[in-house]
Amino acid sequence: MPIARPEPKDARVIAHVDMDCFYVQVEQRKNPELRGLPAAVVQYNSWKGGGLIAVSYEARKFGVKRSMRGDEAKKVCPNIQLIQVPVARGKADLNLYRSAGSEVVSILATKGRCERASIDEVYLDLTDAAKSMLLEAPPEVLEAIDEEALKSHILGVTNDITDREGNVREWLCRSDADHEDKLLACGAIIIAQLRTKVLEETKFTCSAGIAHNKMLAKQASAMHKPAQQTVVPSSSVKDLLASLPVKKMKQLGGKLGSSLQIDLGVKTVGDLLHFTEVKLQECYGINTGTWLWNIARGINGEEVEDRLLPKSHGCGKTFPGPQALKTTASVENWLNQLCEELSERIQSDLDQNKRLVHRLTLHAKAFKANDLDSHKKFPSKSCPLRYGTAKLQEDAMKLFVSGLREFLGSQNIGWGITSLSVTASKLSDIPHGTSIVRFLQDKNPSTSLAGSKVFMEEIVPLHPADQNGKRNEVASEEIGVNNDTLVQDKALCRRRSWTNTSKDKAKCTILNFFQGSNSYSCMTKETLDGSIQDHSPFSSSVLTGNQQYSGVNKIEQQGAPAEAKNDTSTHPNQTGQRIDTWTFNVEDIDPSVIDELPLEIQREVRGWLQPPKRANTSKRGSSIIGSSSSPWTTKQALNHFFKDYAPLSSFGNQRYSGANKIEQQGGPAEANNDTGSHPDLAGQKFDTRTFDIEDIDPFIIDPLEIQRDVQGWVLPPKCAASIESSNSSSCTTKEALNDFFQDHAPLSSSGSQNYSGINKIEQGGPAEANNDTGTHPNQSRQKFDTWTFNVEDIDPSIIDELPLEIQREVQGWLQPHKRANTSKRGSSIVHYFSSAKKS
DNA sequence: ACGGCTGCGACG
DNA sequence: TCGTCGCAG
Repeated sequence: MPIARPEPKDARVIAHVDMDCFYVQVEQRKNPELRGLPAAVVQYNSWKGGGLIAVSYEARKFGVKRSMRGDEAKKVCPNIQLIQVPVARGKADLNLYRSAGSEVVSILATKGRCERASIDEVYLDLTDAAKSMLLEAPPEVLEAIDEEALKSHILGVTNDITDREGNVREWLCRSDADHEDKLLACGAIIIAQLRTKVLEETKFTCSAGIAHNKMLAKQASAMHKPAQQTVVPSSSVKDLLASLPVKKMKQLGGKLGSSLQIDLGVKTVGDLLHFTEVKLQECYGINTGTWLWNIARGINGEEVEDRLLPKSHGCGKTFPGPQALKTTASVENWLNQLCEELSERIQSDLDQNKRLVHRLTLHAKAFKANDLDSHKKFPSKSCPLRYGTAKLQEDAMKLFVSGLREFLGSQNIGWGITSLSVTASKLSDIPHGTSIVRFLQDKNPSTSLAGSKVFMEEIVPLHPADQNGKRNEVASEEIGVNNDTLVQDKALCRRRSWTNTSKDKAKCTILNFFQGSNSYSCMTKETLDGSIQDHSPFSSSVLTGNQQYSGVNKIEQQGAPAEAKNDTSTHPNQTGQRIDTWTFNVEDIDPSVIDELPLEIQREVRGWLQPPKRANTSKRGSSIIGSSSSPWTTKQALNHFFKDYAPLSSFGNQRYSGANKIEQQGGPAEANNDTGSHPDLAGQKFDTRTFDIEDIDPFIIDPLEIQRDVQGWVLPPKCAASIESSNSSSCTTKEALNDFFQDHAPLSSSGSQNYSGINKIEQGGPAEANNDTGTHPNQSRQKFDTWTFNVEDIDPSIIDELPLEIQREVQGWLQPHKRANTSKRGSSIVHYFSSAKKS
């Protein structure tokens, strides 16, 4: 439920714009012969003609509805044109529609604050534009009113059939109207013009609602479709809500709406007027109660957010019924497909919108073979997102394995996965106007000039096969080498002129050792595969090259050798700990890997496994570290910097997750990093507990351009200038730098090209246009060319580094955000909460 | 065993 | 915070 807010004192003008059967329109624009015909967009044609996801208005006249199957639609409308949704990598590909939606947004965003509510819906706050119009050119003095505006529907205005437009004109131009109605009239005219412009420039029609708040605008936009607009004067609100069935109200289409009907006997939104706010709060909690009380009166203070771009990117697929995935190999195959798409989308977002994504989450739905009514759900898992297709795939698989183990617990039974999805979230803008951004842009292959290429290849030389434009996947799988990691580490060695101390040699040995093994070889011991035959459409032998997956099926019992080893080598203190931001389970650590290491290395690794010191007795070397609440400390940034060069964590192996955890306790992170870095960086320099700012080896700061920024925050006195120069950032320079090096983000577009060939399935046709993450160049303009500053986006850790007077000012901006009270929830309504209680 | 694929927001 | 759930289209 949205947070209940009162309406602001001054009336607003809010519009909701909704594209008409959008996917169909997109397809009709692509193929104009389809215009005017009954048509629908379907996905997955094979089963009962596919599922309809959009239906043209011509087809709706025949009774065709969304959620019909293609076959049903044919029955009621034999002439219907069924258009298949584009498919890529074995799943629906919505990029075509995303980019079409962005075209529309870029037009609609020109007249006021704009919130992209979905792929085909937008909210606009036209208050300022309407006020301006009222001052400068009010409708009453206009000699001609926009044609489209005259076609508006004005709720509550009796529509004389003989002269409908005359009535509308009269309402729009009334000089004796309320100020609020005049504002709405201006809003209607603005929207009419915008809709006309959208049609001219995109060939798409849309419908719109104009009202004083989002809720009413949303209701109105659906009242007259397609290609029409509806105005909701305040005087019409009561009647509108009195006849509006509760379930038709946004947010009330689900369980809450049902509870209102069943438990309170409410049929229409207006019926809610009979309940006191306290009563509604008793039933549904403070916030929801107030929200309900408000909407019964047409009150809805929700703001139109200033957001043109999505807040997350997700890719998913369902595997219903017999299609359920039953082997880790098939899961891996599909995760690879999904991650490929995700990688493209986040790379596009970076290229086009200068946004970085910070978190990767895996969701799945699963069942157990012989445990049908166990309601246990497959847990979602997340981790820091590393750019690059191969890394996404690796991490997604790690997350899956972790989730699967938790899902299965100790049960030794078959399982099936009925849906999989990977989501990239926690987006941040890259600060612009700094050397960082220039650096990113310069190094970005899609925008760079030839001159920057040298440096790029220094860091990530292309795989030999990639340089020929193609990659021999079988060969690379046969040797079982993670090329991605290998080349990067070698490159790092070269770039850093790294000297081979004996310690380094040891790490190199580890590196070589692991690089010679298969990614999931640990599962030879403990296969997670279920016992049911899987029907993956892919050839697992080619795609995974991992024989461990193809055959065996049963998970081993608890107490199997792996677990026993686990007991001996896992330190008790690790139990139950959550380390880093990986949401692995402790059980996922498999220290048995140590036994497989050369003895020399074993000794070293066991050294890392020493019990962590409880107390944090380390001295703190700088104000940066002193700001303990900071999401990013310098040492974290530096650790992050090196994260990818850590050979252990670079492998998808579940057993290496143990190393990940240990890292955080002061162990292998440094040691691993040491592999590819200056020897001075080994040891406690980057220990998560002991770290002195002075101990940063300037040697690591590289290249020169970036040095200035880094030194800006490494050395407090110099930082202010750097920070100030990124005044419109919602991501600090530090974070951007950090993220960049976390995965050579800008380079990864070349990286993803290089590796996108892996496991790629031939689709039998040219790849669909998928170059768009839902953005349009125009959308960036507002975001990056104007001076916007979100207070809440300031990284608190930078404050300590600023001059005192600036510190004070910034602290002032950072007052805690006010938030409507949502304190306590309680309920006496059994129906509404019963399902929640069960789960 | 079927509506698939997204995306947002609140809650604990 | 992360993970879960609800809701929407």
